[in-house]
Amino acid sequence: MNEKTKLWYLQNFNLFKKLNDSTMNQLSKKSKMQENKKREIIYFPEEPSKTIYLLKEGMVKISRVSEDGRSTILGLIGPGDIFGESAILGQSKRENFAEVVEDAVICTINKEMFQELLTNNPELSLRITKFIGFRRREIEAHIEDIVFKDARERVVAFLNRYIKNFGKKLLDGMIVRPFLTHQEIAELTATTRQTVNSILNDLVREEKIKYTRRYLKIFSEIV
Amino acid sequence: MNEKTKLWYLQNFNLFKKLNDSTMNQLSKKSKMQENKKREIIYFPEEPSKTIYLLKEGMVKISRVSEDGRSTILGLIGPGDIFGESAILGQSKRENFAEVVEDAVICTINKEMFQELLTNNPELSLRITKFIGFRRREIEAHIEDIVFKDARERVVAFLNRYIKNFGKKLLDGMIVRPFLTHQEIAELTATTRQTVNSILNDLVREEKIKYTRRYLKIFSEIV
DNA sequence: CTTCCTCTGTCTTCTGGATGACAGTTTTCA
DNA sequence: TGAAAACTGTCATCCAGAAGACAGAGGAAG
Repeated sequence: MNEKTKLWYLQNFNLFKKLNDSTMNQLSKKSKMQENKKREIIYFPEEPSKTIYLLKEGMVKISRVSEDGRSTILGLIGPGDIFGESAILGQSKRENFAEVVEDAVICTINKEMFQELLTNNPELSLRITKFIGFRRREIEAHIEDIVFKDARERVVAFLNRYIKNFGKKLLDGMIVRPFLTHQEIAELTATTRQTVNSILNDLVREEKIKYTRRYLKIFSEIV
Repeated sequence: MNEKTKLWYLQNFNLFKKLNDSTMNQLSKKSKMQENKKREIIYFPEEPSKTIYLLKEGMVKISRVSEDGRSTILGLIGPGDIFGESAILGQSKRENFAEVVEDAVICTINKEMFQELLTNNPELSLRITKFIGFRRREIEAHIEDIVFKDARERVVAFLNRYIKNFGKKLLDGMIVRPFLTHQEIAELTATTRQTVNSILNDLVREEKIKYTRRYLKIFSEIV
């Protein structure tokens, strides 16, 4: 991939939009581009945290696995998001998995280089700080969901969030592709495959959503 | 002592230690001191986030309340910790409650002043960044607990953590005071008062802990 | 096209722990 | 010091949803 394309990609990141040219050039020089297929793992727990990732295309999930092999998804990363940012938050080893859910184009930057960039760019630094705060609030909201909501409410809340973040508007609602597997939705909402299946089909019967393995369509915000 | 606890202690003691005198003087000039009694609320949700708090003495809990009035505790703040730091993470309004659990002495700093201090003190800035990363990891671990562990495991994990963070060593185990109410433990571990009560009494019968309303004593790490 | 593997749909069984109720105990503070 | 408030202990009831099992459908890859 040539230098020009990389710069173009970078400019389209929310986080990097409207930064001055010199910063952008530095960033582009210091970063690398890579492509990853579905099911590839970007990083594993226990691996040293020395890289920050910027997702250009595709989707990545951040998850944890318990000793007995069950797994829970902490968050989904979409185009324009960064991940692995705990490397700059003093984490020396990764504690989570980052796995590609949909074929991805990823831009990687060494932690030290990124840090250097931050110290020289107060504007970028501020944005990253806010981004980290935003993530933190998302995680706290996730706890609130798990504690206060029942399985159906959690799945519904997830669908609404998912389609808002990743979907696009249609005349009669919104659509998002790809859709996730029931297992993945279960891991995102702290429930089981079977429960997700039955909730989803209830929603279809209530004519609130429509889905196949490829896409999800929501007619309006589900209550 | 495991990795997490050690880190915890380091954070506590090092956040402001060995900063140069001028920084410390600035800090002390710009901050105010206040005392708060048990059950007082330091901040409410929806309140503007314009202050950072530093707990000198006592204990504070950070919690969320659902629409129907149930509440969950996101974390406990002990002496040497800061809280309300989401003010510097771009949060304009508070989303949580901060309530005094044990009579507290609190040092408050205006967000802008704190920010100024940070820009002039890379060393302090780095420490805060790491502290925020540490908090983040704690919250993620909390999710893991809620999702993977059953009620007893969560309560036991909490007791171990609580006594490590706030207790002191004895010849035959560790002790911590004050102890929390069963209700509070329930909110910390996403369960109910009655369940906590029965788990605690099981642990007493198994001779793993001993407690009154004032203190908790653990004979060794509970499995 | 066909084989293989992953994902979905559904049913049945089972249990952890929520919930409510109430009596007894400890703490608070007027 | 005495009444009110807050907390603990226990029991009986109930159900959301986990867990297992298996047949059928869809998709990928040769």
